[in-house]
Amino acid sequence: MAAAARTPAADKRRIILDAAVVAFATRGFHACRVSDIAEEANVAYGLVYHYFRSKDEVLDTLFLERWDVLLEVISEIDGEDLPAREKLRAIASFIIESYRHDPNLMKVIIVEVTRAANSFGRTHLAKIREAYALIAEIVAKAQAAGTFRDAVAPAFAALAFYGAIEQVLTGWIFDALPQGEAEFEDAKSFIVETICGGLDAVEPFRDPTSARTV
Amino acid sequence: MAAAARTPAADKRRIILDAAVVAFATRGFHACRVSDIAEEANVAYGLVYHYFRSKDEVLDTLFLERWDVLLEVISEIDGEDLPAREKLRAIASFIIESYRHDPNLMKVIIVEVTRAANSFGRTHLAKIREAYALIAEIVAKAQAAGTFRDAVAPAFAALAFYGAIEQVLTGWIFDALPQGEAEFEDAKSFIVETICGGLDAVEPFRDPTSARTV
DNA sequence: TCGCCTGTTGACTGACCAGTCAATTTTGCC
DNA sequence: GGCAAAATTGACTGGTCAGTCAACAGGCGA
Repeated sequence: MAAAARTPAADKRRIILDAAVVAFATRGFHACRVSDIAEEANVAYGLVYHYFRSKDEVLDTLFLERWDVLLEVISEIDGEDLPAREKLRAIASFIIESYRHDPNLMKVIIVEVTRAANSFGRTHLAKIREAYALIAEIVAKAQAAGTFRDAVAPAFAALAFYGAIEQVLTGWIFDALPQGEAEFEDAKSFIVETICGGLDAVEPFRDPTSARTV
Repeated sequence: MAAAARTPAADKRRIILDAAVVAFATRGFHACRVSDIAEEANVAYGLVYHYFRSKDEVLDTLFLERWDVLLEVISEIDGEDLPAREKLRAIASFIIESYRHDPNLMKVIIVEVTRAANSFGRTHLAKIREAYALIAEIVAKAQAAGTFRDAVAPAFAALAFYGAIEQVLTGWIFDALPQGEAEFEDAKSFIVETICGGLDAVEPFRDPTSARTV
């Protein structure tokens, strides 16, 4: 608290945001009271309202901050000269690394926004869809180039890809799936391997990097 | 209301449950008041508490009723003598048909339970995982039989498969994806095609039923 | 030193709503 | 018809919290 007390004013906003991540992740947005955020931040109740118009705005800010980074990263990856499979791997990798780096933040974003169709998901629908669209674009280009077959509409492929990632993250969030360095790396490979390679056994050559043979 | 008033007593519980589906789907569980349920059911406020101990219990009931059916169906499908790909297709098909038949109920189950890691998702985690386990089992058996390659751990494959379905449903729930007879059928194919066939272009033969050629 | 502005505090208010309960009606049975 | 049990009603209570606001702190320029 001494630390928080002598922090320069400009940083208080950040402190509150970081505290909110912890508070939202721990209790969930609805169950979390504004006083929990203030307490976690070692700050008076009213100060939250000095920096944010409402409790909602705190969550909005957290989401937008991070989601904009994601959109930028996806765009960058798309701009690079890589095979589509590698682009998808880079995206999966970035999202999983985000979780590894700050599980609470990703938990909040996924649980309270991305997967909350009624409340915040609805509000941020457009932003969320931008990510799908970027991924779909990658798929579409790969199909046009012949690297991906076009049996699947790009929009669906994007949904399947992103859905797989989110489901794995949710597994970790739920503690339904073991997590650790090894599991994070495995997940990246498995997701890309499933979506790109598919589960079907097809005899001929397969990229030997990722495929273990029976 | 005349209709509701003269309904045999035993059905009131059902009427309340059905009303709750509408109310929860429309406003979301948290924003929905018990009085909304009662109003939707044309029933007095207190009657909801005659049949259910709490607002939570109403949602629990809705979820368990339906999820048990899902688990049973998956088990049945697994018991049939079908190629793994067809089993997965049947599962995807069942879930999508469930949505087609009662979008509100599926919306509530997915949005308020399945995807709500903090609140109800946590409560029903075990039940939800049963479904993943059954799907993983199908994958594992197919891998053992050689129909699926074993580059992907069954648990991850199950997550990816279920995640893809849920993401598509969420797309419909969010109105982020067009829905209609054709789209429902397409979705079934696309999901199975993505997860089983993969996106990669691999030259040789592909099941001509589902693959359109460039 | 004074006054001002930004930052900070936390008690308080007003609204909201889940759950209770005593009263009333309906049903089923003799 | 009469009576007990079950179903049904809706006004009311208690607790919870988001958001407000009046007061206070302290840095800084004049």
